Amino acid sequence: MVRYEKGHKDETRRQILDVASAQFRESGIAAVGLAGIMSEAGLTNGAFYTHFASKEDLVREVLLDALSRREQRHKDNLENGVELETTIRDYLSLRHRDRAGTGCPTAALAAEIARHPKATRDVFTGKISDIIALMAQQIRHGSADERRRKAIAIYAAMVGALQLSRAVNDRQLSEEILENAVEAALDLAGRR
Amino acid sequence: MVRYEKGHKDETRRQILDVASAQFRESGIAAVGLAGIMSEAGLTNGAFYTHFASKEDLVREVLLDALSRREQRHKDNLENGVELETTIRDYLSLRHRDRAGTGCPTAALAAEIARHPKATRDVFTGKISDIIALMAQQIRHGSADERRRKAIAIYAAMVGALQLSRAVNDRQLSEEILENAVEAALDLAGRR
DNA sequence: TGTACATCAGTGAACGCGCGTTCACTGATGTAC
DNA sequence: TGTACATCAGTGAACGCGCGTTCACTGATGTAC
Repeated sequence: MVRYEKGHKDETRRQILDVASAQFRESGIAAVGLAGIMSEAGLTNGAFYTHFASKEDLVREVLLDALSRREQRHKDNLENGVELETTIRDYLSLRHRDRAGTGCPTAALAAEIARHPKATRDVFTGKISDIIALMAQQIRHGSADERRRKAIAIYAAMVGALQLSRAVNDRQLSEEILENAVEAALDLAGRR
Repeated sequence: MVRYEKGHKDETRRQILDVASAQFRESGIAAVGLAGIMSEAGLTNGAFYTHFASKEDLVREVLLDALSRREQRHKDNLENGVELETTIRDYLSLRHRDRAGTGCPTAALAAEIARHPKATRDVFTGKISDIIALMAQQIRHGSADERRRKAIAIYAAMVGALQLSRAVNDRQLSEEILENAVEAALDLAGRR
C-alpha cells in the first residue's frame, strides 16, 4: 500500500474540503452527496469519516474555510488600498455570476444556511460580521456607524443582485440586474 | 368509496399546490419529499401523479402560482395607491423574516431556482419581470427607464437583506440588516 | 538485532432509510344500448 | 328499465436507486523490549 508522508492527512482533508466547497456552491448543500465528493477527491466512501464527523460537520468546516478566504480577500483589499468600487464591480461581474463554484458562499448558500443547525449558522454569522466590518472600513465618508450601516445595505444588495442574475433565464435582464445593482451600490456608498 | 363532487379534483390539486408551496419555501425544494407533501395534503403517494407529471412539474406550477399571487398583490397595491415605502417595510419586516412559508418565493428559493431546468427558470424570469415592472410604477419620480432601474436595485436589495436576516444567528444583527436595508431602499427610491 | 504489537489512513461492502416513480387494483359515477 | 362497460380519483405496495453512516479489514510505518 501507499506510504504516507508527513502532512499527508492534512493534504487529504484539504482536498475533500476544496471539492466539497466547490460542489456545495455550485449545486447546493442538499443536492450534493458525500459519495460524489469523495470520488472527485480520489477517495472511497469510508475515508470520509477519518476526516469529518458527519456531513453537517463538513458543511460547517467548508463554510468556515470559504468565508475565511473571502474575509482574507477583503483584508488584502484594504491593505492594498483597493477601492470599494472595485470590490463592488468584481462581485457583480459576469465572471462571478458564471462561476458560483469559486464565488461568494453567501450568494450561493444563504437561504440554505438559514435552515441549518445553530452551530453552522454561528459560523456564518461570525464571518459575515467580520466581512461587513471590513467593507465598512473601505467606505470613505461618514461616521463609523454610518459606514457600517452602508456596508450592510451594500452587501445585502450585492448578494440579492447576484442571485437574481443567476436565477433569471434572460441574458439581457440578467446583465441589467448586475449593472443597476452596481450603480445602486455606488450610490449607497456615497458616490454622489 | 367517496363520492366525488364536481370540481373535487381541482380542489385536491389546489390543496397539493398550497402544501407544496409552503413546504418548499420553508425547507427548500431539494429537502422536501413528495411523500411528505401528499400526507400533509391528506392523500397517499400514488395520487400525486393524477395531478402532476413529476416533481419538477410541481415545482414549476408552485412557482407560477406563488409568484402570480405576489404579482397580484403588487397590482392591488398599485390600484389602491399603496406607497412604495409600505411595500418595502412589509417586505423587510420581522413578520416576513419569520414566516418564510407564506413569504416571497424569490428570497426563499432564488439560489435553488438558478440550478433548475430551463422551463422552471422561464416561469421565474417571466414573473420577476412583471413584478419589477409593477414596482417601477410605484416609484414617484424619474423617467420610465430610471424608475425601472431603481425598481431592479430595490428588489435585489430587499431579497438579499431578507435572506441575510434569516441566515444570521444573532437577533441584533438580523434586525440591523432589515432596518438598514429599509433605509437604503428608501434612499434608492429617491426619498431624498 | 529481531520479533510482536500498536497505530494510521484508507478500502470497499454493507446497513437501513427515504427518495421519485410505477402500477395493479378499488369503488364510486356516467354512458350506451 | 336494466345491464354492461368506461371513466375517474385515489389507494397502497413495490420498484430501483442513492443517501449518510458503519465496520471489518488491509498494508504500510513506528515503537517496545
